[in-house]
Amino acid sequence: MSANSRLTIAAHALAWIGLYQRQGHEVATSEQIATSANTNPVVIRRLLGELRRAGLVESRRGVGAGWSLARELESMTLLDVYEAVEPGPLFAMHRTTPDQGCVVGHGIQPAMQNIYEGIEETLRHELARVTLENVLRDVLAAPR
Amino acid sequence: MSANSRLTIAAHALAWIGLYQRQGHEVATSEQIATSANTNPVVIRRLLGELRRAGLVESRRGVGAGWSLARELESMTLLDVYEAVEPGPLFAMHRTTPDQGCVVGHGIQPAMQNIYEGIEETLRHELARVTLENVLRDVLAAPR
DNA sequence: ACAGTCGTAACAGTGAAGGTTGCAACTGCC
DNA sequence: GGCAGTTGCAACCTTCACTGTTACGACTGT
Repeated sequence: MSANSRLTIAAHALAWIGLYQRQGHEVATSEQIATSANTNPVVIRRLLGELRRAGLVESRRGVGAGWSLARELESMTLLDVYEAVEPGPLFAMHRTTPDQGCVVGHGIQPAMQNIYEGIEETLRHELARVTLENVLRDVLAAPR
Repeated sequence: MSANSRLTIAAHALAWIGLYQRQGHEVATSEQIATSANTNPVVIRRLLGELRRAGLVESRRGVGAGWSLARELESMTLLDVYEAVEPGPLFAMHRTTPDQGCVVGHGIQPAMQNIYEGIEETLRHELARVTLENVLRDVLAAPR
């Protein structure tokens, strides 16, 4: 489906910031997070910028600047993150309008739209069951 | 998520063939289906080729050739179609390996992998609840 | 033999994601 | 006031999957 890694990287960043703060630090820099995720700091700043717009993190500028959580990991779910970084629908309709003179061409879009809405609702429900605290716990539970 | 229309077009094609056969025709051509879906016949043949490999449709060549259902619409679910046309996972991991020297970088992939597997299992379950017969019924129920 | 259709390769166009560079803006500290 | 470190963001490139298109060989009923 040409899946992307945005949700994974965003969860990685949040877990990293959360753990870093529990170790007594005030803020984390995009440079540090990028090193952990093995990517470019700008990629992290872009993603965290979207999380900031969603009210999940805050940023400070200037010397000693960086990123901090806007709320506890317990209160954040993967659904919050998903909605912050994945705007579009899971399945797309036809790129061009089907033949409206054909019975199937006419009825297919409302039919599929309805089905897809139910499926995406279930997906959102599943994402909402996982908190970032759950993620961090699982991360720390990984065998070394 | 950069969603594609493959599942939608495949469902469209199957519903079209199913309805056409109920109207007494033996086989449907990619040309006819492409007209209904407002796309190119090669696109339809490519998709139907994948459905054929999955045992959902059959094709005949030569004069009077075309496509027919390999089983009843009642026995086909959107999960069958999804697995035939969408090989990859819903969510991707990091494109490069995270820093294994970092606790988060080390544990994030198994953690997310586990979470994603549960979510995809739920998605598959939802897709399996919808048969192509359901789809065709919804298509025909659309207000004109 | 012919005509109609599938099977498939090859290529172009499009768009999203990710990576990279560059630089202005901001702010704590000296 | 100036410096240093960091974010904010624009601009551009590369890669990749999907889609559309053309072309042509393979197949088969008439």
